[in-house]
Amino acid sequence: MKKVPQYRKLYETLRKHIVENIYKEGDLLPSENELCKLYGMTRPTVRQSLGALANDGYIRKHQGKGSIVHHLPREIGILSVSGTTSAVGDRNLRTRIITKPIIKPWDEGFMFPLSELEKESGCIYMERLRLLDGIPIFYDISYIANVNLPRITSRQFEDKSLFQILRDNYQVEIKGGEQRIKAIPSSLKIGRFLKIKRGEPVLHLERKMETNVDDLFLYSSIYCNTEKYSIYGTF
Amino acid sequence: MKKVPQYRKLYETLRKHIVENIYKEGDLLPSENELCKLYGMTRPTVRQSLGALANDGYIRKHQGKGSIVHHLPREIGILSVSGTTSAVGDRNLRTRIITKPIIKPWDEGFMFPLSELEKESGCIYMERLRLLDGIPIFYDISYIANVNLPRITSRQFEDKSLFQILRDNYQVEIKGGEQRIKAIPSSLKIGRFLKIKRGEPVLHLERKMETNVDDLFLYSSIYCNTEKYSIYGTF
DNA sequence: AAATTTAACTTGTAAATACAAGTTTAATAA
DNA sequence: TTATTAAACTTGTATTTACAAGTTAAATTT
Repeated sequence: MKKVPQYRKLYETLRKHIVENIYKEGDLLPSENELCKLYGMTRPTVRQSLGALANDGYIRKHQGKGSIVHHLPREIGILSVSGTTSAVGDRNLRTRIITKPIIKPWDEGFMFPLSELEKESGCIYMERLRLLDGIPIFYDISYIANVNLPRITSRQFEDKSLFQILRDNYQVEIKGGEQRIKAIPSSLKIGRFLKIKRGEPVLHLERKMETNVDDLFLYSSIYCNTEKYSIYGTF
Repeated sequence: MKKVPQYRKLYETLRKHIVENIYKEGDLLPSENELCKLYGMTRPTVRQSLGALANDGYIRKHQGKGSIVHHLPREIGILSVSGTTSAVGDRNLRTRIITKPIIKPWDEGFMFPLSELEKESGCIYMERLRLLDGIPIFYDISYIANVNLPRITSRQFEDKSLFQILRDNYQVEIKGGEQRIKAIPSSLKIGRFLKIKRGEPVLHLERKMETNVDDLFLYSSIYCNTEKYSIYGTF
């Protein structure tokens, strides 16, 4: 078992309290010194937790005042890595597999430059469709370099986040990444999946995600129907 | 004059070195202890600088290895607040005013909920077009609550960032914000400004930005032609 | 009563120190 | 030579202490 640092525990605790509406929007969190006493840690440690919460948009800090709970996004929080599912809240998000994970060579002219190691190992490819309240929202094509992920193609991906499987079975954690965003006209194929007409605007995200495993990156190309829902993010 | 903290100075120094390619992509920064000696500060302070740089996507940190310079985005970094202009690098970004700042009441059904104070004071409204190498990329509609910003409507906005004017003349700093992103079909009006056909996909951003001044928010509705350039961001 | 000052909070910055944990390199042993 | 071990790095986590700076509310003065 991996040891979870103290500041991370407090982060998770407070985050849980916020998303479960125990601390409501606009509420003042206990002061840093109070949190120190409550959880038996020192102020720098508490500050590390609060800093992370502020960074992730859960709170806002005000010098001399305190930390105020920020309102929860009602929209789909795909811009942040952590907890796509939880960010959608109590809505019904389901995942449907279009193409089960298969191993194949990388596409010519892949959207991101690849290392030699990645090129040699080939890629694990899968297509998924994610539906919110029955409406198809994301058409998601994932690419992972085929390194150190034994038997991944035989796993069940229904209703489970790819991130979750990588975390639970391979101890892979997403650390950060980069992305490009465009508005493009829907192709026939994409339109079929997202139930929209050809030529209608679709949001296209190209993402490269870094992990705690060196040289292991996740790539995904996401087509998003933003007719009804927006993509939401804080900064 | 406001005092700039030490960690901020080191942040700016290193950031400058990175964007000026003195530290190149993939380079290892001096170790934390070396930076301590070089700049005469302690490790927590140095770490605060590096943490901010990592957070802003300039470096990546690796335990046991060091801090590695991350490649610079070639795309347009509008997703991050700081330095839209600088993020574009050496390209020619120009701003053209479509509607000079005027004071008017808020639109009915404004994209974000407004406080009573904001509603009463009315809003400063302006429209701008931003061109990259002569090609119109952003059509930007800005809204600011009309509080404590004397004579702002008479200022020159050509070739100057709105953020810069607020910072230089009113000591207003952007602290963070939230945004929604959509892909929408271009209207006739937007198409005229962005030189694209009606119905072509456009990226639409609705942003609310928080400042160091309480109750002062900036709002903007940005229409973006992503045909040639993508919007880029790290997370 | 109203304005001002003071005190008691809050978060922000910074130092000095210690040990844990991951990475690399050099020394050692098989 | 090859494999292993140990040492010397690196960043990560955590404590303790101190003062600066912004905010609020109570006490004081006018």
